[in-house]
Amino acid sequence: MTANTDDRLRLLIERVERLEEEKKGISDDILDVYREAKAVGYDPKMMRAVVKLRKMKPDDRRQMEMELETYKSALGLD
Amino acid sequence: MTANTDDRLRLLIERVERLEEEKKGISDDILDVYREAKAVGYDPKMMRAVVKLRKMKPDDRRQMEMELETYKSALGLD
Amino acid sequence: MTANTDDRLRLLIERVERLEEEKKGISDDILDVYREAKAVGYDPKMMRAVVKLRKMKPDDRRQMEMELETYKSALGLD
Amino acid sequence: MTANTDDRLRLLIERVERLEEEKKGISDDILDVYREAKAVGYDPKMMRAVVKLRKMKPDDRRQMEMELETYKSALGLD
DNA sequence: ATTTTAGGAGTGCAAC
DNA sequence: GTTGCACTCCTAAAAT
Repeated sequence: MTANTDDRLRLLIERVERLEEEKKGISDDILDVYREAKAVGYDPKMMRAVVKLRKMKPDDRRQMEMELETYKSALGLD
Repeated sequence: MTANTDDRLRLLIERVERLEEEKKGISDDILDVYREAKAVGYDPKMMRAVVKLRKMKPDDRRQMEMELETYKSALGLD
Repeated sequence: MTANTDDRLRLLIERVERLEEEKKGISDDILDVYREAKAVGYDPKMMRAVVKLRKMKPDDRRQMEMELETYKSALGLD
Repeated sequence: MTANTDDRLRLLIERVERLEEEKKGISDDILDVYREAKAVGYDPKMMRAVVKLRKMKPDDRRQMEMELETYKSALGLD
């Protein structure tokens, strides 16, 4: 590798590193919100579950929930 | 490292490798079951979900489900 | 779902559950080997690293290692 | 749950969602850098490897690398 | 008790 | 299109 390509590589690596730092900061912020929520009595696990559900399109979500109920019934999980 | 410790290490490594092969075989078997289930019309994703639910103690499961309903209602996810 | 399909589903689920138990047993065995290795002075993390390397085809491994060296040099990681 | 606690919960959830969007944006940016690097001939896998190495303290990294060499030699991985 | 680390599952993307 | 790969998340273990 020439010095030129070395520099190009280094620049790319450094961009990745900067972005990863930012990302880490935001991940920490998210953890903080969950910690804060827990401190006032909410259950982070349930919160994560509803965050996931809210990401879905309502119709898809309902469809999925209905199907799950079918499977649960078939196995006596009521 | 002496030849002796080399051998001891090698034996440990080989035990791990054998066990990992066995484990891989079983993982493949599980995938086969899901494939087979899918072929006759079941949805592997739903199956995984109920497998998870069945792992829980019934009381815990019901408790969890009730709590989730509470959170969903609070957020209008009905 | 009819009772028939319910039974078919149940059988598939139970096969998965049995296989998962076996798999869990083997995973535990693997952990035991690492624990035992650690007790006689080996570092499980290094062991995992070499297990990973031994999984590769020797030529691929050497190729990969050489390429990694190139990248490390380009970034002054020597 | 009262309407008040509902609102408090909703606000927490919405903060999480906003942060997750930001995080997703940054993750995408990182992927873009790797894509760009690949387009000019670099191997993203190697890049990820060096990013990981650069995260370590130099002394720790060298110590780890030396130890790994010891394990490799003990197992004939040269 | 808290923080880090590894293993596993699920998701989405890319290559073929 | 489909198979594999990689990234994320989460649970559980480990160490401090």
